[in-house]
Amino acid sequence: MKETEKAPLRYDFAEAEPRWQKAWEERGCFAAPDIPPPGARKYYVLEMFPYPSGRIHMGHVRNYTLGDVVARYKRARGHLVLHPMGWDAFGLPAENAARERGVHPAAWTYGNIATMRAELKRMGLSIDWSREFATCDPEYYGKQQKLLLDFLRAGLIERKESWLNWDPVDGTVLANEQVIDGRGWRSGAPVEKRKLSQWFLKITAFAPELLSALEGLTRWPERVRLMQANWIGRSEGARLTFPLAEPVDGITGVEVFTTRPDTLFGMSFLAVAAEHPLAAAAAARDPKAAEFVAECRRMGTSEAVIEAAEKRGHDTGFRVVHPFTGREYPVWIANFVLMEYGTGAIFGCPAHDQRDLEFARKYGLPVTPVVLPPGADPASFAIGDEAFTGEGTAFNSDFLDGLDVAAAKRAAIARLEEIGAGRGVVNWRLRDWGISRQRYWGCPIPVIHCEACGVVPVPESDLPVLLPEDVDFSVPGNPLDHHPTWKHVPCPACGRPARRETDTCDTFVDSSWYFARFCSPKAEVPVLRAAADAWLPVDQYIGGIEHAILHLLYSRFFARAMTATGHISLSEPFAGLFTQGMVQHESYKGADGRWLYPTEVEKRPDGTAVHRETGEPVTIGRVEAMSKSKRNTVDPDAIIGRYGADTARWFILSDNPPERDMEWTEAGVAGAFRFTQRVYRMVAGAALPPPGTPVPEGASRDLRRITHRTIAAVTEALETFAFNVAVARLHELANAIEDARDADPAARREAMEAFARLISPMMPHLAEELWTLLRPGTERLLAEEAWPEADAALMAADTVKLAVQVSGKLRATIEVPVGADEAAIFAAAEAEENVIRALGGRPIRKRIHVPGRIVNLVA
RNA sequence: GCGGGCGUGGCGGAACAGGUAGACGCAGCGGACUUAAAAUCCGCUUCCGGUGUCCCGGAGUGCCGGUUCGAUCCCGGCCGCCCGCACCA
Repeated sequence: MKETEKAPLRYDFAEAEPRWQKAWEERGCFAAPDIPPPGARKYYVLEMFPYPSGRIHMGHVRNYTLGDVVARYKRARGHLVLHPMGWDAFGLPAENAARERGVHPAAWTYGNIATMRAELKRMGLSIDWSREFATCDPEYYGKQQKLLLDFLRAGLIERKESWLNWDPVDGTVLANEQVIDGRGWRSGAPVEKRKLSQWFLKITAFAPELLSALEGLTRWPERVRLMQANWIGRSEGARLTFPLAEPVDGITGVEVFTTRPDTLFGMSFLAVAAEHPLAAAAAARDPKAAEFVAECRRMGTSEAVIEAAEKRGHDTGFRVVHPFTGREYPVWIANFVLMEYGTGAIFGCPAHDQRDLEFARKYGLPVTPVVLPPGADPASFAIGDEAFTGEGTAFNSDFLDGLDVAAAKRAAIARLEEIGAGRGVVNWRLRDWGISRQRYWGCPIPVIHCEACGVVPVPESDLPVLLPEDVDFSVPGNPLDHHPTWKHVPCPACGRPARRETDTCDTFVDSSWYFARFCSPKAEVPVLRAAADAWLPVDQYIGGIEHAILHLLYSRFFARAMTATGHISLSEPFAGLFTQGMVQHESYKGADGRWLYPTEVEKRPDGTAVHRETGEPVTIGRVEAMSKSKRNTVDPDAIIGRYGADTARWFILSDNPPERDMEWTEAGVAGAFRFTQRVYRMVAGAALPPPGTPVPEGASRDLRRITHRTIAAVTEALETFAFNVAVARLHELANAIEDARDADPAARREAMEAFARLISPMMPHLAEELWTLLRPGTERLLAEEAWPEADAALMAADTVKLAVQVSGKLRATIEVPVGADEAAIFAAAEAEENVIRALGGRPIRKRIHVPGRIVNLVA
């Protein structure tokens, strides 16, 4: 290009983005006080804080972009916005790094945080960084220990012996929910069952409330509420005891939970879990029983999936007595009975439970129907391959005969209670939350074990219980446990030598109350009450669907437990929840079958791909969630370096609705980048009158209409998380401004100023840059400006286009003045050549007019 | 198995409250500019058909049917996909 020609106007994002980030910081644009001033309209936006794994990934970029759009938008709407960031910094990877590379977990973690903080800052997020903390900061976990002591005092923590999932690779206990398909959720190793003494948070104490309060969470996705309801799993039924015909090892009876007490007369066996005491008793006597129990334990749940259909059991030879009939039934050990659910024992009624039926058929146990389907003949009704689980009438059931299922349940429970054999109960699937981890890099549980005094809480004046820094990772097991001195302390009660608890907390504990700590992150107490009362609940929480159950349920529990212990007054921590989809990418395989990074692959115009260096053909695989193993990842930092943060943000928002999975494509980013350059040229190249120049009355109505309609549409879209729609509307506005080169300059200024304001939540740096072009020398940053208001009068049109249908089929469109009377509209419609042709001389039987939309002439 | 969701061009998707289906973008095609390319700009782009300059007709939102003047939207029945829970007694 020759020098004399107009130089291309180029937006230098690499220069501009850091400059604006600095300007926001210097002006303190995003700082929020612990205690909002009176009359402030608060809005608390929170994204799930990251685990400091080393580098940020595209999932983070998406998550924090979504939150930042909300935060910036709400701020422009006049809210006082709290938008903090922190680090979910305890956890196993730090210890793995210590073992593998000899770097201390703290050094590894804080090093990663420094890297990731810098990466996040490059995104231009409107975060109040003065509130930042990491859960591994002693200032944070010390406050958490205070909470745990209060919970202990309030009876919300207890120590229990129980069967637990043991991860042999991680050498730690897992919560049931951390076991996925019988494998540890982190290690992937098959989980074993062990009996250990552990600390539990009594989440079950809040089960009824955690369930019922879901109804009020109207700004949560329905499916998350449903998943939580299923997880809590309320079911009504009866607990009853079957006396053993002969006591075994002092056990005189077996307690059973059932939701179908109405089918008690259809019993044909009793079955217990492999971990049940009666199974142990059987195993002690009978090697074959022992073998079966061992097999069940080995099997865990993972093998169960493989052998899903296979119901297996072992007859113990023990017999129980039916409380109603006095008849005796065999006691089996069965692989499908769970020790963790109900009482670990069931009575089997094969006629009306599919699993029991399969079991009975396999072992030749009797099948007696006791519920008669409507219209069936009691004399001939029999069970085939399918158990009957529907509504019906009790029969073969003595005093229950003739009752429907619900009435029979009530009657059976009443009789059980009358004879003292059982009672009606509500059973919950939810179990208490085991928080003990035999790990170093976690929050120490602040108690001391004394031989004389038992469990003694650490005095609050001794908090925080700090992790020792000199730890040895060369031996397996818990470094805290084999630290030479750390655990040896005098008992706070009696002063004699005692032992510190060496278990640390599940990291889900850390993330269960960080939302509250953010309100007053420097406070000497866990939460400054006034700050929490003012800021909580979180108005909009944003994160991945993978936390739909655990993290959110635990946080809901913490809100209640902290309320019960006086720290806050809150039931629900998150008033609004948005769950984003994953970021996906095509995967690539080289000629040798190895996965290739997108940066190693060159796409050809014909849709094929080759290796960038070797030129060898590349197989294009499925589009799937970015993962290191498939190497289908894109490094956010590289993208930001190449295109800028605004481009990355804009593409992420434009691709599709944020709740769905999105596909990251090189072409998509490039398109977003072109748009940033285009709008910069548009504004920079425009000849505009001075700011504040009024638009002459009646001038450039079309452009002004689009401007104001876009303001309304983008506002609506941002309110409803329809960010992709907001992007589309802004494309349209940009197109309209470019097309309207000859429009009134003041109207063009109005349009461009609206444009800059409307893109500011999504592309904040570019928006600031446009703003200085539009308002040279302005004192105020766009980040400090208010959201534009749509003028309804300017949105309105003089004429309206109507679709004209003949018998429901589109035949023409007519343009009529707004408010034209119906007769004139019908006349215009019927005068259309195409309409006349379509009518073909037939008389019009019916005329329909929907103002502003359609005319339908029915022939 | 139970529960929930989804299905619209080559692709991502849009469509107020039952009212012109396919906005906007990506990709593609054609053209302008250029020695050439990149960049940029202009145009076309659901499918089929008709002597497609302006145009007209038909089909069309997974499939079949229904309600309605009119259905992507409501109802019934299928098919497919996705997610959650899964021996839950």
